[in-house]
Amino acid sequence: MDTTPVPTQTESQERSEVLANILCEEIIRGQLKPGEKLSETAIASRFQVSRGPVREALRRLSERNFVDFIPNVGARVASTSLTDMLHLMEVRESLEALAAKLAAEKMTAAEKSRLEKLYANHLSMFSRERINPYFQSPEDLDFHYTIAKGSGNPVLFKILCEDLYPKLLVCRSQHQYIKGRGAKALEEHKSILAAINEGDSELASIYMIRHLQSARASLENLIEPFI
Amino acid sequence: MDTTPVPTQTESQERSEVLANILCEEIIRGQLKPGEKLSETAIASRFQVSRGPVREALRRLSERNFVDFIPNVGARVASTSLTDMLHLMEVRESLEALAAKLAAEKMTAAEKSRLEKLYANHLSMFSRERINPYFQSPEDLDFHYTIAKGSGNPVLFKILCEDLYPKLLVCRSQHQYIKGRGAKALEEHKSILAAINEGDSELASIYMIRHLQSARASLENLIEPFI
DNA sequence: CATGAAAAAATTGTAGACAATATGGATACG
DNA sequence: CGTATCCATATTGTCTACAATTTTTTCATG
Repeated sequence: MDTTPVPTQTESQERSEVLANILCEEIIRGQLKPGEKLSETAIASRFQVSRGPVREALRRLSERNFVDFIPNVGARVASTSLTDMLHLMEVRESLEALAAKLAAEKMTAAEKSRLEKLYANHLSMFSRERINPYFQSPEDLDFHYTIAKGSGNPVLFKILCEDLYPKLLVCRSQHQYIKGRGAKALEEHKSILAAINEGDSELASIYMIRHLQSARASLENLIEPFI
Repeated sequence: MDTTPVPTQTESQERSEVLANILCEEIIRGQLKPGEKLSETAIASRFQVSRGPVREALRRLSERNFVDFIPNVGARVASTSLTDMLHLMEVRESLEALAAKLAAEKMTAAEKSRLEKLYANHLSMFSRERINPYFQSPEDLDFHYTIAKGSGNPVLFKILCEDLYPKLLVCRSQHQYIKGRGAKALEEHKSILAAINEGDSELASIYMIRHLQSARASLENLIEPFI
């Protein structure tokens, strides 16, 4: 077991929150494998803290469904199946359609230009290095993240950016054979961007749905063979 | 302060979970007022437990956004504005449209008959006692709950039934002047039910959207005057 | 009387110890 | 050889005590 340095106690954050964030990050990165036992004492000694903060962190992660928790037994890294991911994508589709619609209606000029700049960056990145995994890469999520923010609906934003996206990242790290869709996704972003810029909420919503349906379709192709 | 009896330690549930449920319930029922301080020591002595389980319970509730939490200061009952509720309803609309669509496609015969029975019960209840607040009453939520379940998508179910509905109940208890829509809502349920029974996913989705839009509209009328 | 600083009280954060429960292995038995 | 039971071990659940921080009170000063 590696002895990780003591978590930097940033300002007035409590240890349990810092711990939760670190563990969450490690689950997303796949450093903690699905099903892996999260022993309280082990984590406590690893971070040089007592078990109290560790327990609180684990409860938090359990509430967010990053760990499965069984009373008197303990916590394990939640394992997410491809079927789970499909369900996530199904919900995501509906919510992002709403986000795109609202964004087209409500985004300020500043927000729109930020989104445009984002797209331009991705575009140039892609043309430089062709083999860019443009599917739930940080860049791709940035785009969707900005639209979610631009919806002006904090409930929507929270569900998408704090629940679904992280969960999707976990899925991705647990099934590394999910590949990006490259140029095609970039094209789709372009259409969405244009619709939002013109304030065409209906089109923005439709393009977003198509965009995510493509992603879901390639996921379904992945699952079919195993049925 | 009343001295509530010790929480019944049901089977193998840990105290912190029992506590979280009780507190959550009290927030929903409005017994704990928005903004009210949730002192760890006070809660601990009220339930005759130590502060450990109380802290864990509060962390859980904070993760679910039922309490606002400030490090080194403490937890307070989250207060939900009518604007918050509007955002909730906006998201709910999208998700329930999806739920209705999926339910129409996937509900089993047994589930359908259960839904029908539910509706019949509400109908007879309403005809007996006219002044039935049929808006987020337990009966109304039963209907929507069953459809969410019938969608066959656990992610969707969780967001609706464990996040949004409870939050809406909190809103309702914090703004008690939100009235039901009686007979009209019942009619709308009838249309949704029929579409689902016929497996017409498109219609089910549309009827559900209209149903919730009506509810949202009456909410918006409530807010407008205060702008 | 208002204002601000400093001390006192109260509350939260963490650590360590003990109790309750589950896990794993050894042994006895069919 | 497989199965069941019991015990030793390890892990989780909870409590008490103490440290750190915030809030309140007090009191001096302009």
